[in-house]
Amino acid sequence: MTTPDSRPRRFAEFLAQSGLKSTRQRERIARTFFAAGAHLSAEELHRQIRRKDPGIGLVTVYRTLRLLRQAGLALEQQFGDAYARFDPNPVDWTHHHLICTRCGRIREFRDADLHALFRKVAQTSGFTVTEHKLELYGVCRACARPERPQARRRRPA
Amino acid sequence: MTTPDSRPRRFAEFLAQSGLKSTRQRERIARTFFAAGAHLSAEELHRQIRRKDPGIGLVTVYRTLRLLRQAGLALEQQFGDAYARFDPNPVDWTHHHLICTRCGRIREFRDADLHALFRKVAQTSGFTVTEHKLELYGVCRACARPERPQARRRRPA
DNA sequence: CAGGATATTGACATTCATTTTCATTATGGA
DNA sequence: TCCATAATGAAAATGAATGTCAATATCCTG
Repeated sequence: MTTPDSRPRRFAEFLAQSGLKSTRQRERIARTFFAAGAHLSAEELHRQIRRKDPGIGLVTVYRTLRLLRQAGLALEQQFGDAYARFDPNPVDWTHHHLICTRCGRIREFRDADLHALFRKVAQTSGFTVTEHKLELYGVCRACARPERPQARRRRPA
Repeated sequence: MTTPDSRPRRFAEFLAQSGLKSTRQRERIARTFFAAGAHLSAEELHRQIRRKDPGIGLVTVYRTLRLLRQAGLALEQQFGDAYARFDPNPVDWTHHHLICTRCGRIREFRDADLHALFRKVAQTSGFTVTEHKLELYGVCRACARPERPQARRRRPA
C-alpha cells in the first residue's frame, strides 16, 4: 500500500500560483527528477531526460531545477565539486555531512536530536523552514597522523 | 591584554609537517588573510595583497587558500554566489544561515544549544571536527504570501 | 473555440571563477 | 655552496551556469 506521490501536484500548484505555465518539458523534467536518486547533477538529469525526449535542452533543465527549488521540491547541494547536485527526495535532505579538510572525503551521518533544534530555530525565525543542511569540517582518522595531505579532486569518478 | 595569534605559527607547522616550503608569498598571503574580515573572496584577498606586494599572483592566492583550508585555518563558504568566500576567523565559523528558496535572501543566526550537539557528533565520529556549517532552507516571511517568485541574483551588489 | 498577449523554449554565445600548464625562480637540506 | 625539488606566475584552458533572441507553445478572454 503505497502513498501517492504529491510532488507533481505540488509543482503544478506552484506554477499556477506563480502565474507560470505548465509545459510538456517542465512536466517531463519534474517527473524524471522525482524518480531519480540523490546527488543528481543537471547534466546527469539532462542525460536521463534525453532518452525519453531528445528535444529537451540542458538550458531548460537548469531553468526548471530553479523552479523546483523555489517550489521547495529540490535541494541544491554544493560539495567541493565544481558543479551543483540536486536532491529530489526529502528523506535525503535530512542527513548531514562530515567533510575532511585534508583529503576532501565526505561521510554522511544522521542525528535525531538535531531535528528538534532545527524546529526551534524555525519557529524563532520568521522563516518557514522546509529543509536543512549541516556540514561538519575537520580531520578524518586517516589524515590525523601527520603526512603529506592529498590534493582535492576536482571532480568525482 | 591580547593573546598572541597562534595562526601564523600553526600554518608554519602545517607546512613543515607536510614537507612543504615556507615562502615569502605564502607568509604574506596568510598574514593578510588572518587580518582580514569575514566572507572574503579570493579576488578581494588578492587585491589587498597587491597593495603591499604587487608581484604576487592570483593563482598563488588560490593555492595558498587551499593549503590554509587543509591546515584548518580557513573555512570555505559557498553561498548562492558564483564564487567562494573564505573566513579566517573561527569566531565567524559559528554562525549559521537561513536561506529563502524563493528570493535567495540570506539571514544569519546563532544558537548555543547547537554547539553542544556538534561536539557530541564530533566525538561519536572518528573525525576531529574543527568547525561546522549549518544552513536552513525555507520561505521567508516576505515570500510567504503567494505571488510571483523573484529570480535569484547571480552576484551580489 | 479562435485569437492573441505573453510566457517558454532551445541553440548559440558569453561569462567568469577556478584550475592546468610550463618555463623560470626560489627554497632548504646535504 | 650546490642542487634536487618545490613554488611561482603568466597565459591559456576548463567548464558550469546564464544571457540573448527568434521561433513556438500556452492559456486567458471574448
